[in-house]
Amino acid sequence: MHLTNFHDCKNELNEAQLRATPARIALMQLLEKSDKPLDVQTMIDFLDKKDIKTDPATVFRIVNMFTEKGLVKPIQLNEGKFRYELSTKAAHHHLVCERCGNIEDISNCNIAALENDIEKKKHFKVTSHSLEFFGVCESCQR
Amino acid sequence: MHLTNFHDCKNELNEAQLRATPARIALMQLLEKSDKPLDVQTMIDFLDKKDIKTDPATVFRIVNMFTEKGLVKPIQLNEGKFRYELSTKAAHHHLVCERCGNIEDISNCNIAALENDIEKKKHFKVTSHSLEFFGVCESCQR
DNA sequence: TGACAAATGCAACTATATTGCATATACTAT
DNA sequence: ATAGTATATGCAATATAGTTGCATTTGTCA
Repeated sequence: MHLTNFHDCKNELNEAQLRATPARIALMQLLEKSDKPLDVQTMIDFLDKKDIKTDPATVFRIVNMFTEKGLVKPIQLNEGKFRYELSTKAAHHHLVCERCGNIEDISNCNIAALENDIEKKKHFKVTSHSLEFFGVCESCQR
Repeated sequence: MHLTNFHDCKNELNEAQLRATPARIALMQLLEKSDKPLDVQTMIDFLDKKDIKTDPATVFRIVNMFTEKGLVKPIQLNEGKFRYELSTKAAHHHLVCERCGNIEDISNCNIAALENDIEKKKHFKVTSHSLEFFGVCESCQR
């Protein structure tokens, strides 16, 4: 499902029992378009550019609410802050360039076997995993 | 190599071109003993208990210096803060209990194949990866 | 359209982390 | 053993990320 238009985002929010406010709708659209997890500052800048008046406290509350309702997943990439990505996006991982800081999503992970192993051997109920690769991206190698 | 004694830790520090101060030696020992990555507050509490006078700024500087010299690796487990573990420890991953917050190290990971794949397909030079499993630990399931 | 629960804006506050600078200390050479 | 020097520390101020209380505004639904 694509949420890049206004009404899809409103529906998505209503289904999560959240009121469809301008800031929330715009942030859902932004997250849907984005090919990488976004931090709060990026969201604030985006709302400013769209002339949607807002406040950092509100944006922090929005991402927390989105997380609580399962709309997004928080993630930390050793930057000292959280990033958020839509949880509807297919399972994927991240390539984090240690030089330029760029983040790229990659998919087709197959660690289900590893998860099974852990559940059996460790009696730990795995609900999710987070896999990041750190290194140097193609353009930074030149 | 075991660094649980004073002189081993001193050597380890000197080899990294760092002066062996009481706080640094004690923290190396603590990290060596620990079976999970530690946050700065835990380090401060430890130094307090050992009557090693210190200051948060100093401990933050120590872990940054340790990171810079490659003695430790920083890691974030979606807690909003950094943890640190000795980089000499064998490659391993973490089981993070979402209920009690407990963290367990696990080893025997085999994602080298996945890394190779990424290097070939994405032309991304992988230097390290971080793999965490989130879920519910054995005792919290009861 | 009006009532009401939910969301926002603002300000104050907390936690985590960094920085400048004067003082103290570990290391080196003697 | 000691003095000299670069390094590390302590303290205070500051920065950044995130939270909370409360009065006001707004989205939703009857």
